[in-house]
Amino acid sequence: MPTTAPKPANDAREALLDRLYALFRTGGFEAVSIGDVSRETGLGKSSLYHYFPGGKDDMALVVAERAAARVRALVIAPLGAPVDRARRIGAMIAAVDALYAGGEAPCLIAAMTLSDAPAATRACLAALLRDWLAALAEALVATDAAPDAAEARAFAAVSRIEGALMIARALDDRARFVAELARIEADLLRD
Amino acid sequence: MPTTAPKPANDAREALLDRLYALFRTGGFEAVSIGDVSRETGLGKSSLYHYFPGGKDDMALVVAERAAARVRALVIAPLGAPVDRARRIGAMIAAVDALYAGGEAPCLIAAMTLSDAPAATRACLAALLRDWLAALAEALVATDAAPDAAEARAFAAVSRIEGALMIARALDDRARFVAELARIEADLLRD
DNA sequence: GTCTATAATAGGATAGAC
DNA sequence: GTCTATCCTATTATAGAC
Repeated sequence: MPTTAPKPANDAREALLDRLYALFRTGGFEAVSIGDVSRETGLGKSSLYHYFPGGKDDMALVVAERAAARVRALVIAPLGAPVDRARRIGAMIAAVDALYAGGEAPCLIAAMTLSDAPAATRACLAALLRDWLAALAEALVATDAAPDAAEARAFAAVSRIEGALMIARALDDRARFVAELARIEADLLRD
Repeated sequence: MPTTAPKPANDAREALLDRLYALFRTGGFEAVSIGDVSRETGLGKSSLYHYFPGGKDDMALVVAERAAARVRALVIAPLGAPVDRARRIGAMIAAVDALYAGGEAPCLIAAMTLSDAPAATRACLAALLRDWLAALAEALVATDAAPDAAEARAFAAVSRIEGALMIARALDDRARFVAELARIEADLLRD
């Protein structure tokens, strides 16, 4: 049961977490070694165990929790704002574009789902995904979309985002991700 | 430059490749160890190097080539058949459903793209993905879809397939993949 | 809080017997 | 064609000095 870590949640730890996030999202769980983290951060292996007593499992969980908090704030929260649909969807799409760096950066959820990450990490990211789908469906309903189709439309939109990111990265063609984002936005505004 | 392997491409090798395919598609490249393969197949490590002189890189490439051939035969080829759109798209969707075992089995392309697979393997799978996108777009045009929108529709459909598979697996909910497949099929037939 | 040193195990790959 | 034995490196994790 990996718990979050020692008391002083200071700046050094925050910087460390940014590096860890970058490593895990590109490599997934298994591919990231403590040695990689040590090299990447300049910290000795033992120092890493000071920040993360639970070792690699602990690192993955903390990274997932941090990423989830960020996505909730930047991608999901705007969907509930008391504005029109164009603004809600526009904010989500812009946040997604930034989150994935225009198709450059992989999705942590996808990376962790594939490589066999610890159950706690996977559960954290699954909950995030569920919240995103629910928030998008609710936003559609709240802005006068057909309620019976909202859930399916939300699922299709998030699927397209995730799939387009994977395909753009497989083809090494970021432009196709950005273009698909624009079409997804247009489709979500239709009706 | 890992080349394909020794001359006698017999049954034992074929069975071995099936196991390898299962391992790589679920774990990606890095997560699969020679020891895993040895355990999974019952063969000693040295025996594996008899079949794959190039080691792990060789295994990944041969698996990718085999998977690509299968996808070309089952998913892509039917898109060029001289029948109506419903039949072409229906055949593709059915093949995709079978290929991913109704949302149970991960996508080799996604797995290999994430974990850093050797360049040759990635190139092989990228070419496959390009062919799939092109064949679907062509099928739409050949069955009287608007030519200027065909490429975008094809990209959206394949993105949805890949994204839905990832999401269904992340949520541990295969039914959502199957349901999304049906909606993708319906959308491709509209017009 | 960071380091060196070290344990114990698992990794990819090869040599050579049978 | 499969095996045992082996090599070397990398891995996760810990102990303990500073």
